[in-house]
Amino acid sequence: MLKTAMFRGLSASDVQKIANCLSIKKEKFNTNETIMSYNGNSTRIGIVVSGSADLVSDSYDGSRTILERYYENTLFGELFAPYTGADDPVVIASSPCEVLMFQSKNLMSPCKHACDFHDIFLTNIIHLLMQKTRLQSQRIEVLSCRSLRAKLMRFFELQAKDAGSNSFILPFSLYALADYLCIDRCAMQREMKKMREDGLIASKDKKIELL
Amino acid sequence: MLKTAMFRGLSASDVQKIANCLSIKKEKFNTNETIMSYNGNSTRIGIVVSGSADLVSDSYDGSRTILERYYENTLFGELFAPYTGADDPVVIASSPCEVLMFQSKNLMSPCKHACDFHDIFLTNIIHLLMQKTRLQSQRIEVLSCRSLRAKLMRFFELQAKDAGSNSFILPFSLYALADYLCIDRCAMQREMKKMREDGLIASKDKKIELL
DNA sequence: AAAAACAAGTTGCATTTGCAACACTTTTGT
DNA sequence: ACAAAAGTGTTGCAAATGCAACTTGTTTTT
Repeated sequence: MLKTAMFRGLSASDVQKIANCLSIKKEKFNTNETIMSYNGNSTRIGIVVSGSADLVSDSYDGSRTILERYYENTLFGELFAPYTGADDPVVIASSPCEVLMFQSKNLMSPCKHACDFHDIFLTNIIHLLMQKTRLQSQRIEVLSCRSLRAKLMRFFELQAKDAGSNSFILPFSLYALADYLCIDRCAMQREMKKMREDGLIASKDKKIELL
Repeated sequence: MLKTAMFRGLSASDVQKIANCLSIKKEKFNTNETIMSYNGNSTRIGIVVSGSADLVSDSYDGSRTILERYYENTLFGELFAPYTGADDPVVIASSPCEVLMFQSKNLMSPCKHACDFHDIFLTNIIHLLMQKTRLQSQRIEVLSCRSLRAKLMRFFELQAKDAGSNSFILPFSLYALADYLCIDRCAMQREMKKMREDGLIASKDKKIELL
């Protein structure tokens, strides 16, 4: 049925039992479709199976902040991120994507007939949560840099590490990158220009190379 | 033996079994003592039982960044936060504190004699991890604000919410607050002065009131 | 095939912020 | 009890950054 890290090490029949037990539903979304709204009392948990999604918050002044970015096997839901701003953050598909969704209470108090595979499933969930905290830590690491240049360099270094190469393609547009780094796009591109002039990077459109 | 959310719902004897199974050790630290260094290959996991600790990164130029702040029942360890900067981040007690520590591999592949209480324990760990992601999300929410004033207001609002009152005492010094918000302390205090003048807040030392 | 929407790139100018250098008070250590 | 260290509060000035207003090129829509 469903190939995802959440079910790693479990047989098809075990997966089926768990899916029934937790009332897991699979849903598909197109780019820019709304997947979930964090309206203050949502208790659903989602996991991205394929594609990607962003948690975004739009301000009245038109600026958009990407609060979190969800890739394959990322857990998401308001329980993980109870933002308190005036505006309700929204999870939006940033590419066509499939997600599994279930109610958190089913995870927290699983059915009584505790079976062997429950341990495996819970351990899988722990792995995914640890992965999530790692990604959040990376985000914090980048945002904690004091200057535009430092933010960009830290982000580029992480991307290069993921790509296993000094050159890579940005995973989003320069507009979205500025939103992700919480900086002004024009200022960002000005700084990238300086970094090119200083011989730190080579870049053209979304292609970046660390020198 | 050990009162912590990690063992919620478990009998003393079950706790003892789990503590043996995972080789959990309890340690005490005084303020400013180093609890753990994230040196690139640390696989220990800690949990704060009492007191608090900070994950800090000191730059060559003398500035210190508080990457994360660990309160009671917060899980920590390099596995959760594989920072890649040149400097090794270090976990330091910010007040006298007690922590439990164990090797992560023991969590991920618990002993073979799978007992009832394993489910409870794993569910507790999941709760703690979710709590951790919530705190990280708050941090990201604050850091994603574009101006000093917005950062301060968002942080103050979160503190007021926690305190259940419009007035509260800051959980750390103004130096540390500036580090936590990743901004210059002097600029921060200048902005707080303006906020006082604008009638947004009243503040004196570490006491803040939202108006 | 034209029009519209989106993305990348650039620059001047005003504002915000960081840095440095202070004074003053409170806490800590011996 | 005294000295040292840490914390709070302030300000001028320089540098970094945001904002607004553009141009150009590339997709997407009609």
